[in-house]
Amino acid sequence: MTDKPRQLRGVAVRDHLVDTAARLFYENGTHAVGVDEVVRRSGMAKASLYRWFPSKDDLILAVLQRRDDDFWQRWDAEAAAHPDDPRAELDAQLGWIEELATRDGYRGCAFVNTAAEFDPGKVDIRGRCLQHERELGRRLRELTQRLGVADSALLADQLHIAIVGAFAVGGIYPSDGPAARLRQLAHRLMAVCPESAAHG
Amino acid sequence: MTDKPRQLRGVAVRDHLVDTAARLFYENGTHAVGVDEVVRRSGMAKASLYRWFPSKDDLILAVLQRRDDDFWQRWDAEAAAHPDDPRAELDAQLGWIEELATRDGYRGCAFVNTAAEFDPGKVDIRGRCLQHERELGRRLRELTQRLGVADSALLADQLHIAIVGAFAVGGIYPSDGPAARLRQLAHRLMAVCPESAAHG
DNA sequence: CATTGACAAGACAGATCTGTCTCGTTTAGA
DNA sequence: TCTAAACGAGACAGATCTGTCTTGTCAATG
Repeated sequence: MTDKPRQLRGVAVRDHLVDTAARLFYENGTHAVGVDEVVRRSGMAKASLYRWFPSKDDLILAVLQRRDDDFWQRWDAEAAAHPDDPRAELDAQLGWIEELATRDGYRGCAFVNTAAEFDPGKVDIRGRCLQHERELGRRLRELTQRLGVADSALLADQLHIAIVGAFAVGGIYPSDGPAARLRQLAHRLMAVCPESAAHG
Repeated sequence: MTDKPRQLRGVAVRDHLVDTAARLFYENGTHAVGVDEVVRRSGMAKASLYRWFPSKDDLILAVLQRRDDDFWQRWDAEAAAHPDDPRAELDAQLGWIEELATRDGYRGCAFVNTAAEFDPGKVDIRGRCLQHERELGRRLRELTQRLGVADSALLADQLHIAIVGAFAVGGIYPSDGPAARLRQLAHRLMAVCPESAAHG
């Protein structure tokens, strides 16, 4: 998929480098993959990598940005499919998340994994991971508010824990594992969370 | 705490190296810490490290073993404090787990973090992390069975997701964050989980 | 067509990593 | 007390890492 194409120019080189690095970093760990391997596997030149990224850290940040974009693009697609039914949207969001977390070869949330590889002094990289997490919290709060439940902020936090937990256990267990219970978990949470407003 | 003592002999050297490595690996990431830094911070000699551990991977495995022992020692202590009250025991377990996950400087589950740093080819290290996770699942199933709920295996899986999720979000958020909702999450799960057997 | 800038390929430097080895010194036990 | 093993300190080798630089080629544009 991200193998060497004919001859790339301009920002296509950058995109291809980010694609290759994203896969390698995710599968092997950020520190375990050197820039030489990114260069070799992408078929690009080392000078091209350093033309687009001043340092490896900048490449890592670009990879996180790419993963962020992909994640929320998928999220927005599900949201658009259920414009006026927050309960159906939440179910759909949890559906693809559970499917992702239980997929073979899944290795956990890239942001949690990347944050774990860097000490707190790396504020740019760890801050970028925290930003993704805060955005997930923000979207969950917005969604639970639209659900009309009484304590939407509490439910949002609990769903947050559940989603990140499914990612984490899905990244460790080979294929089976508790991550397949994510949707059932959310349903149970909502079952004891009566709606405070009228329900159509 | 793990600073240089006077002069250690025998297995005390090994223990001190594991202590130092556990802290450094956890705070900075396994790959970000070289054996030279473990040697320097521990005050031990490099030859001593390689006398007790054939390679850095063996040191990593010993660190995981140490963390496993500490974790289940704490678990067993709480279990012993509530010998005949599984509901109180579960509450106590979730209590110290939530306190740990929301503690300042917490950086997530060491097993999840370590597994993320190694590709699937490292079966010994990743397998050791999976072993900890399976043991958590086993203990949760045993505990929910004693609770007497109808679908104890399902509840155990859901608690598993919640605990690992609290660890993961606690490792990313600075201090506030959704991890403080772990116990409330579990209480909600159990509220819709009526006991199937008689209840004293 | 000619020019210019981006590209692939890879040598190179300096730092850092893992792992081995040497060399005194210290400690435990005969 | 004497000896042998374990220890701290650190040099050393070979591999690997990040980042720079050179060289020749190719593609887009005037």
